Amino acid sequence: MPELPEVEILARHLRPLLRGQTIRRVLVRREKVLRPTPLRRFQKTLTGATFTGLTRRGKYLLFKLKTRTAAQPVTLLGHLGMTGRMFVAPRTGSLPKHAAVVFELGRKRFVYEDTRYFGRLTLDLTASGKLGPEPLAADFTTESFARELKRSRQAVKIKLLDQTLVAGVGNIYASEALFRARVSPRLAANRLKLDQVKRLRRAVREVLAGAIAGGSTIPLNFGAGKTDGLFYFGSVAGATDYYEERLRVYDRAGQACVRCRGPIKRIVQAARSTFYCPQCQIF
DNA sequence: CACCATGTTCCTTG
DNA sequence: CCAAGGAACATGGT
Repeated sequence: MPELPEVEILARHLRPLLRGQTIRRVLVRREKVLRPTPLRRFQKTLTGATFTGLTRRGKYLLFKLKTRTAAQPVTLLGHLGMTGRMFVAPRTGSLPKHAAVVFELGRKRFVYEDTRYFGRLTLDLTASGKLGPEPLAADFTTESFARELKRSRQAVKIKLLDQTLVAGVGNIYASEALFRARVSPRLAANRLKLDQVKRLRRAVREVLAGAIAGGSTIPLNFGAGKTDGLFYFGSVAGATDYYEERLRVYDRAGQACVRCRGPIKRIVQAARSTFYCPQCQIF
């Protein structure tokens, strides 16, 4: 699932399903995803609590709950890691193999499953406090972005993955944004010209907003365990050719660039794949 | 068997 | 303090 657009779509999907639902029982099948919250505190705090709201910050989900006992509302922090999913389903039926946490609601249940268990569901909010600006919000300005980029000699692709610089960009959309901005992923962050910074900021926003808009039109089918590759590898409904494919460079090594027809290249930066067009993206 | 994978954090070395 | 590289976490797909 998980970069900002997928998390945003998930938040919109879950929000109306969870609002007003009370947790009857908390089943934890993989204690490590709660870290660092102790199992007992997690269960004690959330049993009997009612979901009142759900927001997103970067790639994090923030569930607001009103507990039965205490006055203050509680925030539950979720992160999907690489392979996490969340869905609401009838309480009957079998759980997925890697269901990590299950909240029993009335006749439904809310399931967090995660094949690799890199994600988290926790009462510790520390991680979300270290995030940079929301890329789609007003405080992600050219000025602040340029100022932060100036502070580093690291390759700009690596900086885009730094969640304290801007929150929510992951490995796929980092390559996509750099391609649309025509900026080389290898360029040192502090060497970007102002117009490159402007194009990159705009590209980040467009790529993320476009993915939210495109993904939102495709019906979600969580729980069945099959359809979430659609965000990355599916075609746009009604697309007539590859120009309308959602991803223009990611996972397209060797394929023709949609702008210049030259081959897309794959390189490795900070142990992650980067895809780009060496012709179009100026070093 | 090999290598790859949408993420984050920790560790070491310089 | 920072940068860079590597490994760890854990499982599955090709």
